[in-house]
Amino acid sequence: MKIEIAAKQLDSLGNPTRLQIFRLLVRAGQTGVSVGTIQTRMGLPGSTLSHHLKRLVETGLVTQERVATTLVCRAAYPQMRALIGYLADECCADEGVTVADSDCVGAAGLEANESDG
Amino acid sequence: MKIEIAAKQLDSLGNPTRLQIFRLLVRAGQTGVSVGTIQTRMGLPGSTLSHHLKRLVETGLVTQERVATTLVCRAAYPQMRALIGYLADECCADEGVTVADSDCVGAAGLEANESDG
DNA sequence: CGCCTATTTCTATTTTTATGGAATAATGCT
DNA sequence: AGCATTATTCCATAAAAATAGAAATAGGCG
Repeated sequence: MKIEIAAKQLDSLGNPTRLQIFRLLVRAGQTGVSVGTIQTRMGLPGSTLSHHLKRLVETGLVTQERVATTLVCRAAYPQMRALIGYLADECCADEGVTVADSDCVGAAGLEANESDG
Repeated sequence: MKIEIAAKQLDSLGNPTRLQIFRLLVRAGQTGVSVGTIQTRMGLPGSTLSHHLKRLVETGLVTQERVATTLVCRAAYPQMRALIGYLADECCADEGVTVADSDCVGAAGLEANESDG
């Protein structure tokens, strides 16, 4: 994972509203949540929500699928895991203490290991 | 972890320069890196670097220790692990699971009875 | 104390972000 | 076609972030 990509994804999650949206989607699972439902749940104006969703979609952390007139949003788990893996890799790289058992994070034993410049 | 805190920490990492600084510190391990060294390595003006470091310190992801005239910066591993743990928890909450048991789904109504604000 | 090095704060400028009302699409129903 | 519903884009504005030169501060040394 390139550091630029990671930074953009972190940035897209680094806003309370967007992080809340993302959490909502994660909790909803594969079913997903429509834009309108997110709007109701979060009490946001449509335009504001649309901007935030656009950002999350652009960074690849959320996907959208049209179902009739509604747009169903879903958390992009693989991308999210890659991001977490990248962070975990950064985090556990050199700490100096025992890191071998990789208890740094439960679900982070992924292969997000790559040169990023 | 409160979602506001997580968002602030993610935001502080969600900038290419700061993410690079953080990675540098992680790779340096317990030894840490002085502000001046970071400045040389990254080729940033002092004032710019200082602002970025301030942000990382404020969100708790970096610590600083005075050693004579120099300030040694270190990645705050426990905080970082907490953040990664939070993300992993969000991410892996419902993914592959059958959502049948989950009442937190989808186009229907959700209750807002969560514990993190 | 005066000086040197290291780092921050002051100040200013430019860019980006967040927000939301109003207008505009996209889709389906009758 | 006409209309309702859903969501986006247009536009404008306020707030925050990124950047950096210059001045100021912190700490140690002769």
